[in-house]
Amino acid sequence: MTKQQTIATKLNYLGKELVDKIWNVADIKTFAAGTELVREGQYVKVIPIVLSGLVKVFTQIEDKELLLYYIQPEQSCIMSFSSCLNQEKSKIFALTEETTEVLLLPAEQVTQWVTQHPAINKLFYQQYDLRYSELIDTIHHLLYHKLDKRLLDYLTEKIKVTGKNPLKITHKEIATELGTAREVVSRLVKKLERQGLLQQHHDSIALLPQ
Amino acid sequence: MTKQQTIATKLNYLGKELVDKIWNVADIKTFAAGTELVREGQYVKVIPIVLSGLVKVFTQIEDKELLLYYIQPEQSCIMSFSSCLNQEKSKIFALTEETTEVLLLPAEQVTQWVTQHPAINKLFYQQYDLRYSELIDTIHHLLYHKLDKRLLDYLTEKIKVTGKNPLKITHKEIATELGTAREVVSRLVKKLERQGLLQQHHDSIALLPQ
DNA sequence: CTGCCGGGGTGACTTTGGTCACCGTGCGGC
DNA sequence: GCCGCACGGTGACCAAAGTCACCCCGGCAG
Repeated sequence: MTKQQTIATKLNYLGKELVDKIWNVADIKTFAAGTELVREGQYVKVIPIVLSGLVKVFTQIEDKELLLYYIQPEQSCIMSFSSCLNQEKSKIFALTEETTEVLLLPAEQVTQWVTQHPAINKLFYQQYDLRYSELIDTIHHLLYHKLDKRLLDYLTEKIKVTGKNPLKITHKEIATELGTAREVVSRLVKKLERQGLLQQHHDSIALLPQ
Repeated sequence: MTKQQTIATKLNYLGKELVDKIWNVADIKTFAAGTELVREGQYVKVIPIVLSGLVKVFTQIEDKELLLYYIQPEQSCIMSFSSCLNQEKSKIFALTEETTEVLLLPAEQVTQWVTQHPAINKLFYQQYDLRYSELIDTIHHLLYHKLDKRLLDYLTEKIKVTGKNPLKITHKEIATELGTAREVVSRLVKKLERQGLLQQHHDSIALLPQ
């Protein structure tokens, strides 16, 4: 199967006619890990659909940031979508975590498709719903969990999403994504290690089963 | 102008044909203040559009709750929408704050309209976008502001939304909506009063200009 | 070999906010 | 008039987490 065919299969539910139109105007681009795709305040003019790789979405005010969610393959960044339709500025940052391949749909086209090909709405509604849920989840974490629980959940999620179990990451990076300080992470990682929930190596952390 | 005409005017942008269909199947209901409209975990089968009054949306786990946002006239509760389309359970609670008049659209109808009358998508996209933004805002508040600032912002917002300046409210109620304890609110309200930002009366709080 | 630097560990201290206990006040019901 | 009750005020205390200062270790550039 060619790469195009693989992608076409994934988008099949949109209908052949629309998939054809997509091929006519869409771009496929590959971004290196660590590329900033969207920054807060920016107007966006393309709607990306992630084909492979991983994108993280976060907020940042001054030095403090917070991971909001990941965009995984076959998902889209709805902030871009609302940016386009309502001419809104982005409220979030998006950064590739790994080498990421993205299908880029030009905004004006998509706003037309919304009326001509109602099937595409399904994709967007699902995405909005997904992100809405994830934001509610994030709020629950902030509100109901102490940092040790949040840290553990963060690692679990990150391992799930990247598929790497001894996870290469520094305490500083964890601290940033959780919106806290390095020392705090060091202390808590130690604590979780003593509790037998994870294991630290020179430059990585492994979550232990159970 | 009759009430129906007033409502029709507000929905005008959906197109005459769709507005007619809406009249055929929609219900208008009035709920007393303090009525629970949606609870977490529930499947929802109607999509409400608030015509007058005010609905508050919040999360709750055990005793701790947090106000997420208000649904004001002409707005909808998108949780209901996603509940319908994707057969999802509600993740939030909704409660009328004042006597509230609501236009109720049956879910199955609306799922059809999404394809037959693409104009309706505009409404839903706007609503999703609005709520997404408000959740991001809520996260920012939790993450970047201390309680005194959050309290002040909460009061400002509540006064704006209800239009009542000496606002009738107890410390207990404020505490609940901010997810904190009564004593903490008492302390902070006192502090803000000493700072000349607000004034307490027997059973209400007035925000002072500036 | 030396010196620097990034990563991690740690103790001491502070701030914020949650909890507890207890009190005063005003009001409605009886 | 008296009781109970909801509301608000307050002091004492505690826990979580942020901050500061400083240390150790390992790798690597010179």
